[in-house]
Amino acid sequence: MVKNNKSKPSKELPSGFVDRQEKELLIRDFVISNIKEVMIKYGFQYLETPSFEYTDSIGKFLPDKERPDQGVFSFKDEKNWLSLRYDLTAPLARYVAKNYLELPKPFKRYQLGSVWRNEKPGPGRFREFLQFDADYVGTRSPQADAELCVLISEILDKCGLDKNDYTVKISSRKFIDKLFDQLKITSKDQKSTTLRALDKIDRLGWEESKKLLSEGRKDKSGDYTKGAKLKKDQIKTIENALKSKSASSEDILEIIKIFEAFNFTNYKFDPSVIRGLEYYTGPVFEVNLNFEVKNAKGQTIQFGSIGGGGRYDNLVSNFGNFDCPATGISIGLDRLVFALMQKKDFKLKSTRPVVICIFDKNKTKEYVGILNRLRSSNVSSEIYPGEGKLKKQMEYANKIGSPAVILYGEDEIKLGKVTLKNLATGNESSVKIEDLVDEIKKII
RNA sequence: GCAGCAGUAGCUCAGUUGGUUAGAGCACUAGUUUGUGGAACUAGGGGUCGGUGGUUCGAAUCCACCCUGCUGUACCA
Repeated sequence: MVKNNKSKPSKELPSGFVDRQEKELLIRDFVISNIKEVMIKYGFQYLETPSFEYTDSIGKFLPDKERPDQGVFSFKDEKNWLSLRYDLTAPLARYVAKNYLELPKPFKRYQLGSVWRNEKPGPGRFREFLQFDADYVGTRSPQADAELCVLISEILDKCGLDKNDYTVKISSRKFIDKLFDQLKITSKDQKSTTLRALDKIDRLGWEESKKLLSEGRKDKSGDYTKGAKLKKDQIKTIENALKSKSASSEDILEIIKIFEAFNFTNYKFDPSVIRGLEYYTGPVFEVNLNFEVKNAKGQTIQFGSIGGGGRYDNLVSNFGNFDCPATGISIGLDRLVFALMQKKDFKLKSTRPVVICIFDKNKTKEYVGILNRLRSSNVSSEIYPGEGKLKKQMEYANKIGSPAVILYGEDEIKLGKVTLKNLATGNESSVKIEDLVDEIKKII
């Protein structure tokens, strides 16, 4: 609801952007700490690149010359078009190209950062979101591809998911290419339409996807999507190849061998995993959750994957004459957190301060004395930061979830004691100032 | 982009054969308690009923267009 109020600015957010509150942020921090732990263990370097890049550095496909804002957020400074990054892979390729000679080969780095997409927001999908990327640059070894899947799995386990909650699906562009050769499908258009149709099998099922492989499909909203116009026997061959689930592609077989060495079993070969059409060149991965995710209204939503990636051997070479294979994986952290919040009841400590109530404005010295005593013992604490009666101060403490309040008024000052009130139980006790920290630590 | 549904108080929502000053719960403010929160009671504040135009004696309600949100679908580096 955007109210057109000329005198005041809108309090609404731009479409696709959200405020995130502490509960969500604490879970996010928890996820991030797990990620860092795993990344260090696996030997990755930490990298940060800027939010903005030159537009033509972060994607040869974008922006559309006539519509520089399509898909990405862009603006022109005095000379050049700049864009907010839409993923972390393109900046990585740029970084590697820029520092090619100095970097170790292979180069393993991980990165956490927001990315922005100027497109319609969907369920759990926003125009600004936090991404995690781990990439191996400069190696063709299937060990790299395999380890990415293993590491993602380890992160999810640490976050509290168990093996039934998610599956790492793998496939390979080579498997599909082989199929295209076999079927003598050469038209680029037909290939990409076919890939898109296969990508939808998970969501629509075989019958509906088949319509997209042949003439086309009308969805329940009445919208019609043109199909790939394949012949019946071609579709049959594809169906058989996909349903057989035998990984008849060299790269996949090697990866699976390495999975076995790692004792990693929570994967599935699934040729319907397609991912981005343009830049993947070999194995592709996708991490899917196996439980239902609901939105704020309690409706079950099409959640899709929480992450994925694959091998992109040509991306770095876009920037120069490098032969630089690479493979990577990413997780959409906000989406993962959104799902985790529903799956698990996190008891993450959100430490709220002990509140020291104010009785007399002229006793600041006494209050600060108590405050310092608490803070120097690392007890989260504050002097009531407002103005008002004790009742108001109590209401405040209650509302912020404070564990206790300290009453230090005329009576207490005379006695050299403070009154400590446990807000959970309502108990009050009179304690000596020297014992205050110990007593509070019993409560929090 | 296309389609379905929705938009009434800060939040969740009720309110159609069109009819006085538009309601509830929660939240908020004040009080019952001038040194005590979470419960209760009392009182109070808060709305151009998403916007604009139209039909009508009269519109939250009917019509048209627009905006925003949700869901699906398309596209997606």
